[in-house]
Amino acid sequence: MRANDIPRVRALPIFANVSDDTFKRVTGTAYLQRFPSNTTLLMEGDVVDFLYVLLDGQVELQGTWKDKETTLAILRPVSSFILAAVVLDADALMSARTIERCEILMISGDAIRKTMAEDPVFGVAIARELSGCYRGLVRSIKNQKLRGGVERLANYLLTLRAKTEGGDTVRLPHEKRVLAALLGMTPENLSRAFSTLQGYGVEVNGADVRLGKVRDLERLARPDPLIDNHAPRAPDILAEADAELWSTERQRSGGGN
Amino acid sequence: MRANDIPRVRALPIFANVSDDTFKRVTGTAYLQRFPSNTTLLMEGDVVDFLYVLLDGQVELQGTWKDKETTLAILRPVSSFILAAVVLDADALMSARTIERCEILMISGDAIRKTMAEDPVFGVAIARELSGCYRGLVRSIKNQKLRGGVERLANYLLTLRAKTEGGDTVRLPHEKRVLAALLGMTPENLSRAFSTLQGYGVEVNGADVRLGKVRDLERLARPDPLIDNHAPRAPDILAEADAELWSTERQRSGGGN
DNA sequence: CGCGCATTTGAGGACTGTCAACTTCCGTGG
DNA sequence: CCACGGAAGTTGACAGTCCTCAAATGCGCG
Repeated sequence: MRANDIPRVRALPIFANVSDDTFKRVTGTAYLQRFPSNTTLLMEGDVVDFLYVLLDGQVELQGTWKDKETTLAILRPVSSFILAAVVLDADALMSARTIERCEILMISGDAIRKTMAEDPVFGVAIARELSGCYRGLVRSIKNQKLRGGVERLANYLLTLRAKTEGGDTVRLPHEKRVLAALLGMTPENLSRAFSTLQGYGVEVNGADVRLGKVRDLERLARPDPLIDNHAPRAPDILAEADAELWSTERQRSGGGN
Repeated sequence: MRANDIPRVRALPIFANVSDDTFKRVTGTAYLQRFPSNTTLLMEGDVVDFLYVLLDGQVELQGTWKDKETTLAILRPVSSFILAAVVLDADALMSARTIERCEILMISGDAIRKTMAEDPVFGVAIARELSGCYRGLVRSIKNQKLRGGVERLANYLLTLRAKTEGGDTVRLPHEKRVLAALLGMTPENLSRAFSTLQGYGVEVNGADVRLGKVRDLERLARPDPLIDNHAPRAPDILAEADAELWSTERQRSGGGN
């Protein structure tokens, strides 16, 4: 591992509070590897020997069944992945593939399992990381099962806005077809969903999206701290004033203003 | 906790390999509580003070958003739930409600967090349990996003058959409307899905379901060890027809660039 | 016996996926 | 600098799936 990557890796949640000694023991045999775009790092069902830590680039986690394919997550630096399989020394449930040139640190699974059993601080850090991942998936399932396509897109845009802290303009971090897969729809439907959101002040220009009328967008999207991970704990003012506003809006379905 | 419940709790994965001392320390302040049917144990967003261990009855975990509701899991004895929230000392992302009379052991969250930090064996057990839960959710998302309603039902029936090891007849462990929610559809559609499966040898009599023609059902359902948790590692004979379909699929992912 | 609840069935509508054609964007090579 | 080819994105027509509403049927318990 390169010297100037160490601080970034050290700052990962899985190393929170751990001693330098433990950190060295775990990462001692790790090595950094570069991958070109569109490379499969790991196939569903493969045995997992390493914990992967994405230092640069983007990685897509996907699952397949019977010639269908779905994206479970898209990772950006710095994050680790397939921790659960490493902890259980089990095979991977999802494939991982690069969607950009990537720099990835590969940490021995054995080292992780061994060290967990010896250093409780590290064990706790792992457990906390796994808990966070678990809760991320719970949010993801709720998002998928409870919201429609347009609502998922609207919330995605609002989440993006919250994360980038830029004014009312966001830049999509992925190709639209990748974004569509992430949101659980086809590229065609993503396109139509963007059209629908025009009525809520959303203007698309390539990868740049301007959110005029954030207020209207929020009324449609209804971000929820128990799904979206940003957003106010108090449901805002817009909670009940518009139970009926909603129904009228829906009926006009295009005209809105 | 009653004396004759101890072995069952002791056998939980979260206590695998832990010393008697640690076990007593964690469960020392726990207490057993009985709940009537249809009782909300925990509401989305609530602070979580206890790890719950279901000893008898059934509990449904559900998420809500904007007057919609979805079932994430249905638990049967013996299993623990909301471990992730306990580990992070965070609020619950899903509600928990009894759908039968239940006996539940409530274990102090503080005791768990504290003991994890002191006994690495316990920490590892917790991490392994969390990993298992995480992977269960991954399977669940894949099941939800990749399969249609009829396919989900077919696989559910086959999984049930594998678990109960009874001949070709299974008994549904829940009301049909609960089952529908679990499978991510409306009761009406579950009913129709059962009708569709008549063509695959499925006969329904109240809660009893006979699976004639398991073979046909499997060809429709295509159970997959990376989703369904039972099922052969070798894709069986019925994959034979499309062995090449598989390989071409694989190549497409890996072969790009 | 009758009520209440779960389940089933039917009709209609909303949403999403598929297929095909078209436009736009961008990197390559002349 | 421009022309070209390919990929990404968009649009329209159409079909399939799923949901909603409404009504009918079946079942258990008072």
